[in-house]
Amino acid sequence: MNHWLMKSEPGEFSIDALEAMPERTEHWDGVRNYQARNMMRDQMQLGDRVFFYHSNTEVPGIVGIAEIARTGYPDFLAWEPTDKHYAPKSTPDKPIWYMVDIRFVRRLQRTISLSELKEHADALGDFPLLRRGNRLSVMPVSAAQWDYILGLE
DNA sequence: GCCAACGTTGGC
DNA sequence: GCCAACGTTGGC
Repeated sequence: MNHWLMKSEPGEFSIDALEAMPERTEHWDGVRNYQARNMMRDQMQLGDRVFFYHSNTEVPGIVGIAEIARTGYPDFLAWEPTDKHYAPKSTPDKPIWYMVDIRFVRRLQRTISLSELKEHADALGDFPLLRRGNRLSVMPVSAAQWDYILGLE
C-alpha cells in the first residue's frame, strides 16, 4: 500500500465537499501536470491512503484522510469544451490526462498546518511538500512520513 | 534543441 | 494582492 498527499483549494473542492458527495466519493479531475498524472495513472492502488491538503487558504495544511476508490482512468473533462480544464489534445481515443476516484475516510481532529510540518522538516526528511517552490498537486508520502505526521495529530 | 515569454501555483 | 518558482509553449 502506498501513501499520497493531494492538494486542493477548499474554494474549489474541500474535504467537506468530498464528504458530502454520494458514497463520499468523487473523481479527482483537472490535474494537468505530467508528474502528477503519472502517479495517478501508474502508481495509485485501490485502498491507498491519501492526505487531503487544503492549499491557498488561511491556514494551509492537512485536514483529512481519503482513500483511492478507483484507480487511474481518463479524465473525461479534458474533452469537454465547456469545462475549465478543457485540454483539446486529449481525446477519448488517445487520452492524455488521467484521474482517480477518492473516498472520504475521516477528518483529522485538527489541521496539521504547513508551518507545523515545516517545524518537523528534519524528522520528515525529503518531503516534496516542503521543497522550495514545490507546485506538485499530487505527491508520494513514505510510510514513515505518514506515520510520523499522524503521530502529530 | 535552446530559451524567452507566458501562465499558473500557492505561500505569505 | 504580491511575487517567486516552476512548467509549458512556440519561434528560431
